[in-house]
Amino acid sequence: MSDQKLPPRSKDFSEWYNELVIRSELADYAPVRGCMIVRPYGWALWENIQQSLDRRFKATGHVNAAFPLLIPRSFIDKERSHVEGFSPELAVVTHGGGEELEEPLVIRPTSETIIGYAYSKWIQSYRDLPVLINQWNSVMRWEMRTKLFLRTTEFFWQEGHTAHATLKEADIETRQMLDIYQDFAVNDAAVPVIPGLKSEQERFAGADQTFSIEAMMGDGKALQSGTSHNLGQNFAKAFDIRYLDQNGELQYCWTTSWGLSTRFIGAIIMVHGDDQGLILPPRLAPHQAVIVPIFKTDEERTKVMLAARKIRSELVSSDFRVVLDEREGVSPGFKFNDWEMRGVPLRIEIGPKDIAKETVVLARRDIPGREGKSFVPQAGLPDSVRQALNSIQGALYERALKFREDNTTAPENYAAFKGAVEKGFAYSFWCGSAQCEKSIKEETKATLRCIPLDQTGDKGACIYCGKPAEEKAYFAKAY
RNA sequence: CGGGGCGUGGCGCAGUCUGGUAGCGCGCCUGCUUUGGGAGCAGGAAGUCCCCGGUUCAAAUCCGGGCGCCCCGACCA
Repeated sequence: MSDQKLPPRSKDFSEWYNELVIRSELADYAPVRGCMIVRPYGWALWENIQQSLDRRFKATGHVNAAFPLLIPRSFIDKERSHVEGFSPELAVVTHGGGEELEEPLVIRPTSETIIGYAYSKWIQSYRDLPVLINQWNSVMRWEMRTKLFLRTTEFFWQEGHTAHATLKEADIETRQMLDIYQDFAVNDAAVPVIPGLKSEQERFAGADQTFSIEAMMGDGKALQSGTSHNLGQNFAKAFDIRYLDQNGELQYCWTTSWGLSTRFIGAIIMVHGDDQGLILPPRLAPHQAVIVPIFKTDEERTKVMLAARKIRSELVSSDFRVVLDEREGVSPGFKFNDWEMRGVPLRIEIGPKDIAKETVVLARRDIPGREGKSFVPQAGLPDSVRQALNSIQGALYERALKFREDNTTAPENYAAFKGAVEKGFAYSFWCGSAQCEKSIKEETKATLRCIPLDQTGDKGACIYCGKPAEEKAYFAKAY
C-alpha cells in the first residue's frame, strides 16, 4: 500500500496496468523471468472465474480430470502444424535424478498430445463416445515479451478436450463451448465480446477451425479472451484415436479443445478499471461489499462496531461476499481509497450519524464521489445490497458495450481504416485472402481478430484490395 | 534478438559528471493526539550501493567484463 496515486489510465495505459496489478495485490513478479505469483486476492478472483465456468461445463456434461505436466518430446512432433506452432516456445526437461534423460520431456504448452495418447487407449467403440473431459491446470510457453496476466510464461487455465463420432458433433461442441465463454464473459464478467471465427493465419496450431471471443480493452485494443478449436481428425490421426462404428467399421474420432486462461483477469482489469484502480464485476469480485466503520470516541466505536458486525452477519447469511474493515490506525478516508483501488463494487459506510438514523451509506464503485452515494435504512439491507450489486453489474456491462460501440467503425476506405484501427476496431469487408490480411498487418499493425458469426449476408468490396467480398471481419491492434 | 531506459534500506528516487562520513520521500515499529474522502507530531529499526575483476591511500562514483529488470519493435492464449 502506498498513499501515492496511480499513474492516470488515460496518460499511460500500460504503466497504469502494471502498477495496478501490483498495488491491488492481484499478483507479483516471480524470480523467473515471465512468471508470476498470483497473490491471494488475485487467486480469489480466479477461483470465482473457475466456479463460474466449471458450473457451466458440468451442466453440459463435462467432467474434470488431471493429466501430467511432463510430456515426451516425441509427442509434440506427431502433429505437423502443432510442432511448427509450439516448438519455439517449449521448455524442455533434459535431466532427472541427476542423469541425462533418454528422451527429453517438455513441460506441457497445452495437452492435446498427451490427451490424444490417453484417448486412443480409452476409446474403442462408438459406445465410448463422446468423451467430454476438462482439466484445470497451468501450462508453460516460453514467451519473448511478458506482462502480468496477459502473457506470462506459465499461465493458469482450463483446457477442455473432447472426442466425438462425427464432424457434426464436434462442430456443435466447439460452438457450444464458445457460447459458454460468451455467456460467462457477458453475464458474470460484464465484458462484452464478439464471438467469431479466426482466420487461417491466426488459427491454433493443429486445428481445422479456431473460434474466439474478442473483447475491446479500455485503450481500444483487442484481447482474445477465450478460444474453442475444432481439431478435425488431425490429432485423432496423429495419435490413432479410433472407434468401431455401428457398421463394424473403424473410424477416426473428431476432437475439439477449448480454453480460457488467467489472461481473462487482464481483460477484467482493462475493460472496467479507471484512474482510481480496479472495478470488479459483482458476480466475480472476491469481496462484493466492504463495510467501513467510522467513529471518534470509544463509546461511538462500541456502538458502530456492534452494528457493523450485525450487518456483516446479515449479509453473509444472505450469501454475499462481504468484508468488514476493522483495521486500526488508518482513517476511513484511507480505507475508501484503498478498497476503491482494489475494485470492491460496493462500500457500506456506517458511523455515529447512521447509528442515530438507523441507516448506512452505500457507495458505488462505478460512480465516483457524491453521486454514487445513497443513504439506505439498515432494515432490509440485504435487499438494498442485492439491488445495488445487480445495478452495478448491469451498468458495467452497458458502459463497456457503449465504449466498444463508440470505438468501432466501419471505414469507407483503406485510409479511413488506418485511422480506425488507431482508435479501436474496424469492421470491414474482407475478401478472404491471406495476402490482404498480411499486408494490412504490415502496414497498420492491426490483425484480423475474427470473422463474427452473425454475418448479415451483405456483399461488398475488400477493404484492402477492393475485390468482391462476402464476409465482414473485425480488425484491431491486439494484445 | 534489435532500439531506449534503469539497477542505491520494503517501494520510489537523489548522490555518479568533478573519488573522501550513504541521503530524501513513502512505507514499517513505538508513543500521544486523530478518524464521515489518502491524518499530525515525536522517537526508532532497517542498506553486501546488481555481481566479478581492475585503478587508487581511498570507489555507489573511474575502467573492463558479466547478470537482471522495465519500455518500444519482430513471435504468441
